[in-house]
Amino acid sequence: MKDKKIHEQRMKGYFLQATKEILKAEGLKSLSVRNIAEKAGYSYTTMYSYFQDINDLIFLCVHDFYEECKLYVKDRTKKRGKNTTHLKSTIRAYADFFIQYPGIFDLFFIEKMEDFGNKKSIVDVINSSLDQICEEAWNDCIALNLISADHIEIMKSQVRSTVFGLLLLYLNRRIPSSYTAFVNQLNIQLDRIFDISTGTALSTENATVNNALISIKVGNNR
Amino acid sequence: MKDKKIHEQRMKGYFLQATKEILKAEGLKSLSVRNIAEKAGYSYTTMYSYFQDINDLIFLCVHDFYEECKLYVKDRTKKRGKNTTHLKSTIRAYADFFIQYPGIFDLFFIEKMEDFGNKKSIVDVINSSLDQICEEAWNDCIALNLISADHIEIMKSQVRSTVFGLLLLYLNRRIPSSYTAFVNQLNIQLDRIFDISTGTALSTENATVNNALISIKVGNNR
DNA sequence: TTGTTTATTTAACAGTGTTAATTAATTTTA
DNA sequence: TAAAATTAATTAACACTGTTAAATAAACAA
Repeated sequence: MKDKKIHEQRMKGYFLQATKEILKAEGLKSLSVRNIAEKAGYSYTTMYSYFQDINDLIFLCVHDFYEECKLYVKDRTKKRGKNTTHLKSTIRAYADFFIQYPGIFDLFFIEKMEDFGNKKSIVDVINSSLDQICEEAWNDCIALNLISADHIEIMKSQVRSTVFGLLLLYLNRRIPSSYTAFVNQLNIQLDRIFDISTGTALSTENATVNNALISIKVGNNR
Repeated sequence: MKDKKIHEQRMKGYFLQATKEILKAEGLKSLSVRNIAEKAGYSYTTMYSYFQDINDLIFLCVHDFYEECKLYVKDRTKKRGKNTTHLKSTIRAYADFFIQYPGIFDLFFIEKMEDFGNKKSIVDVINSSLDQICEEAWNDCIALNLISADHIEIMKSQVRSTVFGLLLLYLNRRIPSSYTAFVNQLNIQLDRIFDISTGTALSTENATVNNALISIKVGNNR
């Protein structure tokens, strides 16, 4: 009687694992029921015995990917201090995760999520993922008065649109054309967001580098 | 001999018009060859006599949409002065166009464009559309020394990621949950971008409104 | 070993884009 | 004008997608 439950979980795991592998390697567009089933070692339609439909399966991946992202960011920002530099590193690590797995960015922010209306909680996880994963770093900066507490929400909103805007353009339109230039733009823009409240001037050095990269971008569209 | 050319152009026009109408009304996901052909008044496969494939057809729409966007922005920013307020209005109008036609935003920035590799020029039109459409407004501000000439490219880059980031979150994830809140966030963030160089402080009023809207956003995800 | 339930697969449907073969319309030629 | 040639448009078909219903295989109970 309990064997059934174990078997069911095991089967679900096979399909989930296969789906996750395809999503990470090739992305949503090359994902199909036949595709998943083949990798899982079963026939298509077997999936329908364990999941309602392919969307059900896909959205079970979201939670795992979220946890993976959280872990990824944690590993990349271990021995840092409690300052805006650490906050910026955390944000950069978050962005890097999606650079590493563009298919997950697609799933999280590109794919229309109208078809699975009742899965609101999962959508909320995605929507607040950046804020959630960076929450500790934000709070550290607030506690130490490193950033103006008045504009926290505005700054968070600014970080959100900056990160997702840059990711969208880089992953979907190859703007800028290189990863180095992408990181540079992200760094500069984060600096400008956080330096408003501290009053620190922008380094001319950074600005120059960025200008050079931007001029490259226009002509060199791979 | 020339009749043939006229006929061909006319036929192309029928299919193009039908495609544009569907894209504007329902978006990419409900676009199909059968769909287009029905609206155009012909059978499917007739399309293949005038276009290489459906992508060929779709990407002919891009140019028209770009011109339409340019016109839209022009109409919405007529009797304004040559200052940052006008530049901000221009940027807002650009964003509004995609709010009006989410299907065009999909086509321009969401849809993967790998399948039609040789259409690089069209992709370039999309990529530079924001800069192109706002070029005059930027130049006016530069000429009148209203914004620091040193950071123009950085500021443009900031505007780009802000606009596309906000549009992505609002159109694809309903963040924030209302159009009013969206415009508010855009306004605040544009203010922060342009007020760095001018040294103008942020209005506390705006900040308060934004905070209120953000707190609404979290709970009210329709 | 039977009978019954459960697990898995095959067959089929409606949809997609696309190509080849067939019919309809038009134009050229005698 | 009538027949022939060319062009335009449609139907039929293929390979793919997600999904459901029916048929088979496996596991378990008596």
